[in-house]
Amino acid sequence: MNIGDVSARSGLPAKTIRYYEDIGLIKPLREANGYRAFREQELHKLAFLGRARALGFTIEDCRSLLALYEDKSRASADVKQIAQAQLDRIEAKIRDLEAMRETLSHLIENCAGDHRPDCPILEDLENGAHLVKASE
Amino acid sequence: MNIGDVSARSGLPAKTIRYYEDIGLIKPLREANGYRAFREQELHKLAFLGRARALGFTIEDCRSLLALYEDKSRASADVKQIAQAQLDRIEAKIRDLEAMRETLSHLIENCAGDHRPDCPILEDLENGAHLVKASE
DNA sequence: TTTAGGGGTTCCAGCTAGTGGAAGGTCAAG
DNA sequence: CTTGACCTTCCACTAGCTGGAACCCCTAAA
Repeated sequence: MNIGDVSARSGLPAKTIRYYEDIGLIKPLREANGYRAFREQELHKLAFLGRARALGFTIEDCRSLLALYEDKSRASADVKQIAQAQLDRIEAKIRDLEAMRETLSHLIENCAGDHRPDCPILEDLENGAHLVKASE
Repeated sequence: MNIGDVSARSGLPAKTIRYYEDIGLIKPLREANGYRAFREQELHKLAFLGRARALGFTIEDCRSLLALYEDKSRASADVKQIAQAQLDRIEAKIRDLEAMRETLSHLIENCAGDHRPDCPILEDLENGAHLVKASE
């Protein structure tokens, strides 16, 4: 299998696949002409990676997960721990974004959005500016 | 005011302040010894930037917002449009993260997390791998 | 006077996770 | 033989900083 086939079948761009080889996530063989020769094994791993990345795991998480995936005697607790850490990060991020959403949507609601210069959005940003600490 | 004072009063790291000067967001004067000489004006702008960045605006958004902030004849509609675009981005991101959270939390719930190798999390990632398209 | 410390300065490199593009080799079809 | 679709490597770039090296400046204490 050439990289184009693997790309089509895994859904990952060829560039990304080359990059994953670069950083050692996969190790495809080479044909005599220098082309990468992928086995089902690598295709499998790439799809695994695509799914894990879609769930927001970092590349380093993926490296660990892939190692556990290959290790048939792994403990599920190891996997669960990585997944739980990722879930925690996701939940923290959601909370951050929700706070931003609240602030922004209130500001937007209160902005006339017309030709006049009065704007509660800028006023709020400026308020940030007024929170500047006094020099002591 | 030296950079250390401005950093303390705005809450932004000195490195970040230098970076903001680098990319043209602020233009502090210079003292004879080469030190940056900040006026209240720049302190104000930096706090404005800190607030805007905390709300997730990109640097380029900040550049536009700062220009509008300085332009006393601006139309609030211009500001509102930038803020609305940002709100849309935030909401899209929240939706993405919530989908990830759902998937991950179900997987984690169903994983024993013990010494045994059976793990629904890896199975799901592997399922991604089974979604690989057949070569036609 | 020297020295120590705590400022400040510039510049270069690196982080994440790729993406874009140039320059060139390979292969099958017409 | 040429065209066009592949493939290769390598370098540069993205956002928004952050870390570190090497060096300058200023004050105060020994």
